[in-house]
Amino acid sequence: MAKKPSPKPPPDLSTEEKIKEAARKVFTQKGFAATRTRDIAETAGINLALLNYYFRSKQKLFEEVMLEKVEQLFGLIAPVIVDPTTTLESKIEKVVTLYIDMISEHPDLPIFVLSEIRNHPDHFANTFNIGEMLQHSSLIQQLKERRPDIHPFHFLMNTLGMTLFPFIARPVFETSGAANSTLFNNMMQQRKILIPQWTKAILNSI
Amino acid sequence: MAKKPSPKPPPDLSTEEKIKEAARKVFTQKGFAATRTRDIAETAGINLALLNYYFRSKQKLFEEVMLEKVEQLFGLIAPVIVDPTTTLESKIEKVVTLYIDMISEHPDLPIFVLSEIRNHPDHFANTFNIGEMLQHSSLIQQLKERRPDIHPFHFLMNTLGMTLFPFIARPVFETSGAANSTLFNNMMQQRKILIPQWTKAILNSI
DNA sequence: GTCTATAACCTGATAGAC
DNA sequence: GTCTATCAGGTTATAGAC
Repeated sequence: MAKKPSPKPPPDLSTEEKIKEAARKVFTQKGFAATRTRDIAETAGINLALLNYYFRSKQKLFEEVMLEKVEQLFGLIAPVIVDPTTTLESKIEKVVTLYIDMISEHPDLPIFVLSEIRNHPDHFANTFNIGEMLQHSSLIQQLKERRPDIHPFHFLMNTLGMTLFPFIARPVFETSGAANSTLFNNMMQQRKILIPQWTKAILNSI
Repeated sequence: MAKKPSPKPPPDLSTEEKIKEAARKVFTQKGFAATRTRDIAETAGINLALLNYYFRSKQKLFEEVMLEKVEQLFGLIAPVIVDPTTTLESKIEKVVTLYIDMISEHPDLPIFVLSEIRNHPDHFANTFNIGEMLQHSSLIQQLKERRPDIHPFHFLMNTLGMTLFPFIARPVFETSGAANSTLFNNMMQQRKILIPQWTKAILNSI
């Protein structure tokens, strides 16, 4: 009963952090173009002018959030795939579990990041270099050694596709009533065990 | 030299069709929110007012295009998965080949449709019912018979994820210089053969 | 049917009081 | 630092001439 009637009761944070937290939520939910700075201000429980006081512009606020989100999505698995002391199987297990756990908490993250990169490819060309990091990673080396006959791209797409695609397609299921939220989460928990098993079957196939 | 200096030389179509074709292109490339009706008019090589003459509004034009694109994405494989006269293996081969061939021609289609459904889930709730169609399909029945111990959701996500995810993640590779367009297309051609093989390995695993 | 000109509205950003 | 009020620019949509 002591709660304020504001639409999204903001916790006890600094104003700057309240704005950024609101921006994280609204941007990832609706994307850059569909987001209005007024939405962010309202969600943060502050005034529109304050947004421009703390951050210079919508664009600049977006770039800060976007950088965080890219780091959140790619940085999560980077330490795992470059580690030369772990086996291929161990890497796959860790990547699948890390992604399913993290994205279950942030379901909008993959489609947000992938959409925005597609919409502004030139802007992100210099920002990060996931390709460079991958190219010389231990994971790619181990894949080449295990299956020299098949390009490592394929195994990367298999594991990431099996892991991430359900989250990207999730709105379709829920819109069409094919799966509710509880069922979906159960399935994804099962997949933490199943995807590594299937990946092994794929690596040994033919 | 006889060509008009318009930015996108429109072929000899009716004005209405020129507008719709331009709308298909711009909407799928940039999404609803980032698209300006001026972009569409310019791409079509016509005046802005004509867009509102033929279609009532940006929203209405978008809905026509969106309906087409949803039909293009889901309708493509619907006949295959409901057909009770084909084997499970045959269905998988056909779905993978149909998708890779079609989306290679329309690379923006999956991320466009999935993004817009996420942004307006309530609007599309009644528009189509992919869930209903799937639920009683021959494909689901065959998956249940083959592996009664595993929910068919999993196999659906595996095949669709392996097939569609590379297209969705494509901008990341090309932005980061990890893969050029030719290499990507070669990989996807290989996957038309490989994914059905891997799917079999998965179905027989454990 | 097609155009130019403009209305009506919305959005990002700022001025200025407190 | 925070607010209200407002500007400046851009966008959708329409009016009206041809």
